[in-house]
Amino acid sequence: MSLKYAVLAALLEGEASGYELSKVFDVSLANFWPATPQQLYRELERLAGDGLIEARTVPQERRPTKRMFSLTAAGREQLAAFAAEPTRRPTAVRDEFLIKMQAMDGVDPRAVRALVEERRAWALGKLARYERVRERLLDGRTEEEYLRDADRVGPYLTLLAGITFERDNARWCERVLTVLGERRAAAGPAGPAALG
Amino acid sequence: MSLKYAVLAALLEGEASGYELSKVFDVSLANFWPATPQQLYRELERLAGDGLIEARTVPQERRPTKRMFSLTAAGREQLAAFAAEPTRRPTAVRDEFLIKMQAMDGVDPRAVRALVEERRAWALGKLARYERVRERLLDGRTEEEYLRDADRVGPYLTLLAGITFERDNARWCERVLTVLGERRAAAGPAGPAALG
DNA sequence: CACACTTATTCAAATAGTTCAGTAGCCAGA
DNA sequence: TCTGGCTACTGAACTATTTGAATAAGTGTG
Repeated sequence: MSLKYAVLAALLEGEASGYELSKVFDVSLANFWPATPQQLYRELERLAGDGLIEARTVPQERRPTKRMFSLTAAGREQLAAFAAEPTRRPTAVRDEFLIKMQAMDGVDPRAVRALVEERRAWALGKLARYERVRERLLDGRTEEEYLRDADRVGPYLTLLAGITFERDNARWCERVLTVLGERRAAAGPAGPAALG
Repeated sequence: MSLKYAVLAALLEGEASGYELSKVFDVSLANFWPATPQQLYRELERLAGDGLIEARTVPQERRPTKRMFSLTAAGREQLAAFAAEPTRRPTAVRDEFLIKMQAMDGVDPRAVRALVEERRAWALGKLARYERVRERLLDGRTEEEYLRDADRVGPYLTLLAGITFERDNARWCERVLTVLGERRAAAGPAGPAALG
């Protein structure tokens, strides 16, 4: 149900095609509402049918024809109404990696280290992408200036949430690597006894 | 697919009934893999059918009969194998509230404040619950002692991730309230002009 | 010029997750 | 005694999400 509003919110940034939206949902919006291209195309169809967005066919040279979608007045209204309502569903995090971490005791510590290092690298990569988006939004201004003067602060604030999230992910990984190292040291140079 | 392993990981803590698991998935495990009671009962049935867990019927006085589930050797093995494999799916966060925040500009600031305050209270409540679980796990030891000496550190480390997450949520809310306050002040005592 | 990759979208099928309701006995408060 | 809530579970229907593939043209690399 919320994908609908996620799409409308994404279109606040301006007209976009399904393909462009799928890119947006892969970077910034993926932070709090991931969606595959298939989901987006279906949702765009539905929203257009309900008159919340309107489609414009744009033939291109050397590229397939695309359809650009933009918010209608009705779409803006429904989005604003949704955004003012109390939140129904609490945050849901689904993280396969943390299931593995929950079960880490009983797994070869080298395998665990590898997983944690991979996760750390991934978090740092995502953080770097977020930081680039941030620089683009700030466009030379300081954060303070931006938050005081900008027309829209929503996208910047949600981006900050994503930045904090990934930074913490990376830090958590570093903490785990330290803990694993200390436990190995404590267990003696022969390594831990328990692997089953 | 991962619900399977989340249930197996939850059973590492020892035998539990479907009902008890549904409580666990509502507090600590909800941190990274939420599941409704219905999902759990279905999954437990499947896992028992596959021989990864075994069921024991426990008749009770004054209470309905319950079925207690525990890991089999096969279940432990499959879980350990899963936990050693590279992570397939990145973290997926689904947060209706952040969609509302993305669209906050164009909504009555008083409504936004209310949402943010509600969210903050919710995060602090969850944080308090996590902290109680933490105290129980530590059982008088310091974190350093625990992480060095305990048999299993996985559940504690995932709990730490949850604590950081909720703490940051609360802090983010406070930041947003400050920003909103300063923007209102900057817009003048009459309040912001743009509401549509 | 073959190969892989990107833009741009659609279809079909499978899997996962949510919602609503129902059964059934017990306990506590008004 | 009625109401609501807790323990404990089950069933059916629904909605949402994921996966794989197909179409179709263009672009860059060796």
